Amino acid sequence: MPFTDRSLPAREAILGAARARFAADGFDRATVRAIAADAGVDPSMVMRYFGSKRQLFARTAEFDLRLPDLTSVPRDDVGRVLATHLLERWEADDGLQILLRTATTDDDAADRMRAIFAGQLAPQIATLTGDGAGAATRAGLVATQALGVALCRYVLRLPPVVALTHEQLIPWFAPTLQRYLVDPAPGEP
Amino acid sequence: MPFTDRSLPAREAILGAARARFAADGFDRATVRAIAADAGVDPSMVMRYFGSKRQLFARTAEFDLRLPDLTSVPRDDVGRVLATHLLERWEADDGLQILLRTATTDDDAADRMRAIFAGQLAPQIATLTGDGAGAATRAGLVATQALGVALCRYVLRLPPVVALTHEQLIPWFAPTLQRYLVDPAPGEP
DNA sequence: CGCGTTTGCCAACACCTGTTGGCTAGACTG
DNA sequence: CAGTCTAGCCAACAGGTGTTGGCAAACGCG
Repeated sequence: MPFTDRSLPAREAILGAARARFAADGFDRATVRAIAADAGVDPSMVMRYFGSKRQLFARTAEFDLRLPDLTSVPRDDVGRVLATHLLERWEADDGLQILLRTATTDDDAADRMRAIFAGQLAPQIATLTGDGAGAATRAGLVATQALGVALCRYVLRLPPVVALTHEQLIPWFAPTLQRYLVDPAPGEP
Repeated sequence: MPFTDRSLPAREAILGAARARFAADGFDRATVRAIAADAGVDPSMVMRYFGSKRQLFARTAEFDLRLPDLTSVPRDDVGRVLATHLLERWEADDGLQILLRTATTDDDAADRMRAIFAGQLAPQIATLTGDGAGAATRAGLVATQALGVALCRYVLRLPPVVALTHEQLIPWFAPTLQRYLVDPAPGEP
């Protein structure tokens, strides 16, 4: 039952093909047969090594923001640092695209999305602002702008958003995050 | 071939059920059989009246932002006016949700999304700023924030974003749009 | 070497999908 | 009232889906 090293190339080929297919097509349109074909493997191998299509998806849809410690950067720079980090992180890892392409129609994927912002981002903001209650709201606002950029740039591929370089995009992108992260809430001193 | 008034109730029931199903489940998971069942109609009627599932989808996925004339409001208020308008527009019409749920995996739907921002929003911004070249970029930036809010609030349903009332959300949301719409580009006078 | 395990392939299953054609009953037109 | 067209239903098709079991070959351990 526990698999040997001999099948490791096959298992990794499947995982790689699955990541690519899920990122490009989403859960529903990425078929087990297509993934297996890309990996040069029989479809039944996918089931043997990963149990089911859903379990395979769960393995490819693990995404970690790997946030830097925002408390150790100057308070005026947190927006720029976060914006820069997110852009690099998204382009180095398919995970966000996999999740985003599927979360609009699949509740499991949407749950993972919610968990990322509630579990990885909100706590950071809480220690950053010392405001436990407002942290969740600020994390949500950051999500609207951050996911909006990811959606338009990597998924929908809106031409004017794709055309921007990092150097052009960040001066627009960062101040918004800065405001959501640490600016006083509207209507407060 | 041209249908009579007698079948009009059935055709409208199909359209209504299709809108609801496409908005809730996206194109792929909304089946013709489920739509027909919701409409109290045989699946074959869907084909007779709308030709195919894709053509039915095309009919339900027509979305118009119905933008107000931004040139006639004080320049300092365009962000707030647009933010307010978009929230109301999205909640009164399924079209945006239908499109958003499907555009992440379907290129036809993504094309419609691109057309909306390039065709409805960008021209308005061009006349507003007098900057034809930068208008597309500004429209794209507005799209990142606007679609990000729609995605998090209506599709992903991130709890902290859903919890906000219009009165709470707009003071956060509007200044971002304001900046993207009319503020000078970063690095310019 | 010989035996048990693992790998991989093939074929098939059961199900669900969009879509089609033919039939009956009813409504409208002349 | 006779004839024509439309509305609606039923059954079926053809194709694609995830998933399963069995069987031959290759491997590795004793």
